[in-house]
Amino acid sequence: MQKILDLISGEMKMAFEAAGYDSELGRVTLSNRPDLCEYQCNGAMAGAKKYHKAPLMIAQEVAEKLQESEVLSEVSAVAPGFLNMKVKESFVRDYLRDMSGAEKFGFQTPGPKKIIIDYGGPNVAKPLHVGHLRSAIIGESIKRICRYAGHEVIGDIHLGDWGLQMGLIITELQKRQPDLVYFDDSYEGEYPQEPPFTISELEEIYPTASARSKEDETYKADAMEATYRLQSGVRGYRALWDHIIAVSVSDLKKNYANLNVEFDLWKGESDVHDMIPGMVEEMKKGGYAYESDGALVVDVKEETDTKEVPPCMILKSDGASLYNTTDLATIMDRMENHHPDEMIYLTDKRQDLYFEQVFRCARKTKLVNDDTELVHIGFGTMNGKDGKPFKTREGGVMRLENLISEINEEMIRKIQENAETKGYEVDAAQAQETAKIVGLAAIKYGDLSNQASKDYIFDMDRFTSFEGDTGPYILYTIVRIKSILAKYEEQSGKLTDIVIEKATNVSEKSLMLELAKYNAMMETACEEIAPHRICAYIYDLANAFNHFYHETKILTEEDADKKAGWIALLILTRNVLETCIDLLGFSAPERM
RNA sequence: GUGCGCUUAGCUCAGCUGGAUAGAGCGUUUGGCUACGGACCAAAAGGUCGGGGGUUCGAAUCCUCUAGCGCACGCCA
Repeated sequence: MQKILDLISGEMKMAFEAAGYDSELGRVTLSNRPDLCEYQCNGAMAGAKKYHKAPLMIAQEVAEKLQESEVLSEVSAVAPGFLNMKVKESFVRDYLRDMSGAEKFGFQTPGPKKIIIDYGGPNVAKPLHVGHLRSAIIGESIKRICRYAGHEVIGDIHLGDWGLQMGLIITELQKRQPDLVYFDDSYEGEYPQEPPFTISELEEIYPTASARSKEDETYKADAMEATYRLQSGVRGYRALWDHIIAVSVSDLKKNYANLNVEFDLWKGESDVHDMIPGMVEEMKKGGYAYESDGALVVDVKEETDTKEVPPCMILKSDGASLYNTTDLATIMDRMENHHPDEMIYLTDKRQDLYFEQVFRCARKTKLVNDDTELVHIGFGTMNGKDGKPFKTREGGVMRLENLISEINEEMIRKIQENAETKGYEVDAAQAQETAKIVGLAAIKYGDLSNQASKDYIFDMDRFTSFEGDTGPYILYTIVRIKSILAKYEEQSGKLTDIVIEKATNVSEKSLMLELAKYNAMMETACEEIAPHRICAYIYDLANAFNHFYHETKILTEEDADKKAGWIALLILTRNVLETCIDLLGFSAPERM
């Protein structure tokens, strides 16, 4: 379906041409003076110079050509040369009828491309903390948006499962339980199925080991030795590592499921370990990699650079691989196994330069095709109310689980409070379930409604509020619509075979025009990979609906066709809202 | 030092790619409850868009200089 702005622009362009002017001047935009008109065109002013004519005269000539339009009503030329217009009710009605019947409400998908999106990025054996929240939330939404846009999308969690951290855990484990068979090099039998630790033990072991390694040189040396032994494939170490991964991954899956986040691939750094020597060899042979200060690097600076871009390091001076190495090998792996057209990485924006280096290196060394798109989306920091990185009251790093349960408690409190003031009973289990859904919406909407690249302030009170620009407000609107639809059905009305009618008042038309913006908004959101565009839209749409609702008694309307038309409008509104929140990664309850 | 980003109402943020009177939410003030769900709605007050200069009919938006803050700049990830 064409965008409504394009249809209106089409009318305007014809008029410009009919009046003897360049049709390109006829581009129509939304009005920024809603008190005067619904749409405007500023082409007359832009064309004044070219045609040596007063802009107002041009505007008047064009306006005259539009008096018989099927689309526009009230076209007027206003000083200094604005063309103001409204659209006909019948035009909007037809547009929304088409929209209701069209797949994806008439949004024309730009796809398909094959895209791999790399987000989440947790480390095994470490609990998720608030730092992982944005990557998960934004990444999940972007994945869904790209999929909606018709692309084939693979989400990869890209686990941190290989470096020194693994050696640290193994070392600490050996100190605590030296008698485990895994540490007996002469052992040749099967290793136990059961892991020798639980997830909570694991989560405690790592920080302990990490702290000790910073104080104790020999401890650190042990950990490095353990890392080396693991990476060279010592049986017992590998078996232990398998346990660590298994225990950790099952816990991660649970946690991400709570966030409504799902990955298609659970690949990690370890998966590409065996590819590294070959890749490095190729880079040397190709003449790209050379030795500098003992390390192996690839130059990635370009003529056009305005800044210094340091070389991309492939191997450390001790010959060990580093993050760059595994990232490059991962790119190679993905190209070989999935042949993506595009790879999108979601990390903290502080890694901007780093990814610039890696991408250039991948391109230069031909790991990717010339037309393979490599995109880094860097997001800002989640800060506390003091504007500094989010911490617990004690000043530590807040675990994701704790953050979520705090939100949930707040939600349960609000639900119960509301029930009390309204004087009805809430089922405790029901309240729990609802709180979980609404709480997740609060967190996600609070995050996604900001531009991803900016830092933002996590304000529990604000995000969990049911008023204003919040997730709960959006859900409330959806629930309200559902409630009305359910009542209509009870009154024996059917929700099928009804169609949208012409608007009969201003708030109804506003709602309709807001709905009509859908495909243009979605196009922008997809192009810019910008979930916050969707948030802004559904907030406007929810407001438009609530205005309409406030002025219109729907269920008591006596004119059955009129009532059915409104119901059809509500159905479309609900469908659009629910589609949008699904792209944001949350859902609405039946009641709240 | 070099580069990148940010700066819009008391607070938190938008601003549709250069248009009319810069918009929301929260907070403040005021009005509306026999509730199709008031977790709502309506209205008011509140801004020299960090500052200077430029481009043009027209700038929060483009260019330039500048201030403040944040971040990044080969053996961390």
